[in-house]
Amino acid sequence: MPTIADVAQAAGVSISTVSYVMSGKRTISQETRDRVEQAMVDLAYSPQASARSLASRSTSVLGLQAPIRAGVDVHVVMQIVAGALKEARVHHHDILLLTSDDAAGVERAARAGMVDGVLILDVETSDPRVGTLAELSIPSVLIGLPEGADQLVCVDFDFEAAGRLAAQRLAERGHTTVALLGAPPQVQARHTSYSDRLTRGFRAASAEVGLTATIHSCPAGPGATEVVDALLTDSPETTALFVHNEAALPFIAARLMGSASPIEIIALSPAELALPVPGVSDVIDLPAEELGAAGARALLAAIRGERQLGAELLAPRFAGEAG
Amino acid sequence: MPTIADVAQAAGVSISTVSYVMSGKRTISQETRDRVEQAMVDLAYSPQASARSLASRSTSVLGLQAPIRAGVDVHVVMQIVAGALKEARVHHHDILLLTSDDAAGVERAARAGMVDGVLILDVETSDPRVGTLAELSIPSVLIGLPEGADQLVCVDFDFEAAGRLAAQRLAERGHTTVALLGAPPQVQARHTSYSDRLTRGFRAASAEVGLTATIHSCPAGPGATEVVDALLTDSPETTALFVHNEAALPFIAARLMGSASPIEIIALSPAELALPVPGVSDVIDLPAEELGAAGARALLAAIRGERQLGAELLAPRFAGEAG
DNA sequence: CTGAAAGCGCTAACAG
DNA sequence: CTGTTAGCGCTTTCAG
Repeated sequence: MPTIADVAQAAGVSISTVSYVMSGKRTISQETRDRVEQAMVDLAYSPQASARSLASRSTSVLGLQAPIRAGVDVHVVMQIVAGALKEARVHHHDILLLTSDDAAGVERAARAGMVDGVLILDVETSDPRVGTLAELSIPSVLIGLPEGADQLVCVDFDFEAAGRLAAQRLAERGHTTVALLGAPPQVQARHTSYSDRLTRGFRAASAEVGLTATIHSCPAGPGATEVVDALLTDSPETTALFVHNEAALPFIAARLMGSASPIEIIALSPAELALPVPGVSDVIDLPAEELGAAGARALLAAIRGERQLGAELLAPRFAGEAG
Repeated sequence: MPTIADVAQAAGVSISTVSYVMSGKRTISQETRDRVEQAMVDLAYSPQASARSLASRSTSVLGLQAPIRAGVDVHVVMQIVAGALKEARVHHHDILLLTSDDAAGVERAARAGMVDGVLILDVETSDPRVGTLAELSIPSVLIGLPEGADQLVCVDFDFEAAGRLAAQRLAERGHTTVALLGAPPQVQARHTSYSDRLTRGFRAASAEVGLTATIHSCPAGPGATEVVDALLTDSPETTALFVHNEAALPFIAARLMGSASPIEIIALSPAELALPVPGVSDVIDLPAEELGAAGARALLAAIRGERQLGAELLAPRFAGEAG
């Protein structure tokens, strides 16, 4: 493997000139630049990450702590990771994978200087990691909205606004009694905060627009149909459902297809998951990939020292409609 | 951040002694060792990855090229990644994420010396990456079984044996006419090789045990029911299904619940996905997490120079039965 | 059993 | 506009 010294020699310049050609941190005559670049190509040179990192005291690596395990929202996690990775690569950064299972992992990676910052997924309302993160010598960004969010950099989807948006849409459509079918009980129990925020927005806006709204949690899979049946029995005047549970949505929709009274369904879900489901009239997109990208952008900004503490919320919008 | 020099000074020894205490590469008196370890704890020392890597010419990082995108098998990919990550951590290694979308990514990471080896997922039968990998200066392991597998290190599930196992089980159960419901057409078109191998094993063993077997590909989701309907019309003598499509399985099972003639279903799927589906009598587990772990183990062995080229296949077994 | 010291390949002053 | 050089923090000979 050629080193920077080989390139310098081949181009007939000093080592520092080669370095400055790469970094662009000082002006180089076009002629010299050409010779150096030609030499780099000829030798198939690529700078060594560890040497660069040792000298510059910065890796070009972001840590990503994600819940890599079986679970309801694998799909969403994947998309967030995909978005973060793509955005990181655009800015010439790589991603080191850290799991939520390995609580000390983030600190370990930070202390070893393996990463310039960390992006944390799967944040809970009152998250024990929050304290540790503030102690870290490197910046961190959370995807989620825990308590104490103003002391951290957080990025999340605006679930509360999404709840409001859904209620408004249902009111516009002329409904008067509606129901929110939310996450499975286990998820709610984990207090990831988003179902609380969604419910709050939906409740508040329903009250404002004169909608009678009931709230239900709903298991994934076939079990969802039982919840629907119970709901239609208990409040038969319900004419519309707002479903925030992509794993239950197909079953709910299928159950209502055969129903005598027409019931409208709108959903909050990654658009490509909910749009194909027959019987769903409107979808508020959960922009998971964009969320990952926004998280990575915020982290990169924080690393550059250009990011203030506080939360940034992505505005909801209906799939297929202008934002 | 304290350096190795700080530790040496605090312990009253030389830098090299501290280094050797960490690496264990030469014998150190218990007394000295204790003093050094105490100093490390007192100073909360952690060695810096980039310096270590520059001097030792090895990172403790594995590259993982995974298809991080929306798709049918997100769940399986997640599990493989989880298994690889867990195994890597056990051996004090980290994982740098690389996407399949970024074809040059593996080479880039290798040339920059960011990783000691790469684990490649989502391998296709005739994979263009295979050539590039052989040129790499670092070892690589594929999870999958492409052409030319004997020139590489490959780890995969033994789909052919799984096909045979399924046919044998169905014959034991007294069936005479059976059907294989496989992956969606798009997946088959991608030639990831596993559906071919599964089919080959199923066909061969069926012939051996005198089973009449038909093969069908099957879309994920509700569309699967149509395939089942067509199948039951075309070959009404079919009494058992072997399903290799976890996304279609619940729909197939649901469709057959109401069927007049009892049809047995066995499945090839991650066990925890298929076992809860009512009406499925036996499940050949697709040990995705174990596959990821085996891949990581093989890669670590290759890095140590202890791994021969060639394929390693994980034997199939029924969930809940001894292997 | 332990120390001294020469790099590893790069960045970024400092010096022209 | 370009060159010289002192580190960055560690591993690993070479010398006791």
